[in-house]
Amino acid sequence: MAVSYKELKAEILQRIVQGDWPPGSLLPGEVELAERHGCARATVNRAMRELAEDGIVERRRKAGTRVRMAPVRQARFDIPLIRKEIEGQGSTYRYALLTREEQVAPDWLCGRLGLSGNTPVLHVKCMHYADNTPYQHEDRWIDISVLPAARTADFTATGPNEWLVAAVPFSTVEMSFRAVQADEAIAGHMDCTVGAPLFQTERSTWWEERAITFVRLTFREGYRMTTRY
Amino acid sequence: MAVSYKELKAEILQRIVQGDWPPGSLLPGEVELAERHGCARATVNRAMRELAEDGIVERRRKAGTRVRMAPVRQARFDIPLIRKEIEGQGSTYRYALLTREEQVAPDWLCGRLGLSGNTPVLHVKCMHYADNTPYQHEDRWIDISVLPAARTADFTATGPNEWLVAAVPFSTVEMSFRAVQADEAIAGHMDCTVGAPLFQTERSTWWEERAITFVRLTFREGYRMTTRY
DNA sequence: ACAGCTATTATGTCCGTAGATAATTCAAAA
DNA sequence: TTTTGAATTATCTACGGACATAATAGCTGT
Repeated sequence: MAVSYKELKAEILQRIVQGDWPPGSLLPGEVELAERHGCARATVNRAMRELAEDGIVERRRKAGTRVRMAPVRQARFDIPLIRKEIEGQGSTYRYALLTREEQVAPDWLCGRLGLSGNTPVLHVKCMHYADNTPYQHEDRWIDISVLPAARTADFTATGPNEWLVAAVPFSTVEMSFRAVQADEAIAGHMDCTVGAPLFQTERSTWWEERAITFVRLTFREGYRMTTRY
Repeated sequence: MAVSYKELKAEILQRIVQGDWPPGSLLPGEVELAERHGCARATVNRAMRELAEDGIVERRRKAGTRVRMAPVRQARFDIPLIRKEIEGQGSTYRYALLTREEQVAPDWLCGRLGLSGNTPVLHVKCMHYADNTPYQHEDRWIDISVLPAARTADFTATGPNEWLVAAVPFSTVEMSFRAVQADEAIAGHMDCTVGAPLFQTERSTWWEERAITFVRLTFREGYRMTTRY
């Protein structure tokens, strides 16, 4: 009669997908479920809380727990360190710094990150290779006023990505994906034809309301970013 | 002295990012932390569990809790119903069915989903428009042996996506993103030039080890998929 | 040296109780 | 009619105790 929170969670999910509790319907209260299954209310609570985290149900105090109308299906995926990703495929990783310069943040960057004008930034471009074939082009901007340490960091041996991951935390990230056409500069670095379709991600990172860095990663032709959950 | 699990979680995170507990280091045990903060072990447990879920620390029985070496930075984002996404932008959504046929699963699909040969599938192609301009092309395959209801479902008015989301749960999802070049067929539907770079996602879905559906979504030129977390 | 067993230990789960918190409802007051 | 203010109620969080589970560490006999 007594159930674990996992069993309970599975059972409730089961009944939801079977249609016993259709989308939008109100589930029994915690006390009732606890009695019915002969377990503590804390156990029911945990099962329900996880179902809510998974986006299956929606909970509101006093109002009770309802099955979500349109189950929010969320994808989760890890952002791997590029070096690990390449080594994980059994290839040899190589890194190369292309350019590095300090300058004033251009307008579009200020807009993206919410910077005021005249912010000094470090602009770094570099390449990541797998078995000496181009794998990823990294175009990064770091706010020096927030991260003065970046000025003295040496990016000739390891990329800014590795340095940042180790040195800096973040609170908010905005990430976007899209397809672009290789322009002449990128085509040169990536060893592909001009006009080739390339997968590109952009990531803006903040720590406590302050913008830290913006990075645009362009992947080799044919790259596929995959996640399982 | 006594703290809530949220305060505790914040405090531990604070110390980790400050460097008090560097990556790889062993954190104090639950009992010790509980005593030190004057709270119950269950409270510490919840704080630590959530930190583990967030990918900040790694927990193993007997071995204790360690700060992750390479903090697994996870991106999470919602998979929106295409209709909601379009309507959310203030545009008018329109759907159109292109083709619909039952056939035997081709080899590549069997491979992708782990199907045995000769599995009957429903193959549906359709388009989603925003303000009557092409927005997304959907190419979907549904295993009829698992979902016989799909056979009788009517996809002339609403897309298979909406039907599936409402009718079917899933346990495992594999998702991938990439950039492709528009071929002639797609270019016609998407109203773009042949060779244009298009963003494409592929999604395979399983429920309890059984493959349900595979879908390839191709977005309009210039589409950007964005998430914030 | 090595394989296998046992004791130890840190996390995982659960119980029963209790008070806090938030949101809804409904009635009284302006 | 509208606003204000309880009373109600379901979830949220916490406590301390208990047992379960898994994995390490160390011991033991071969």
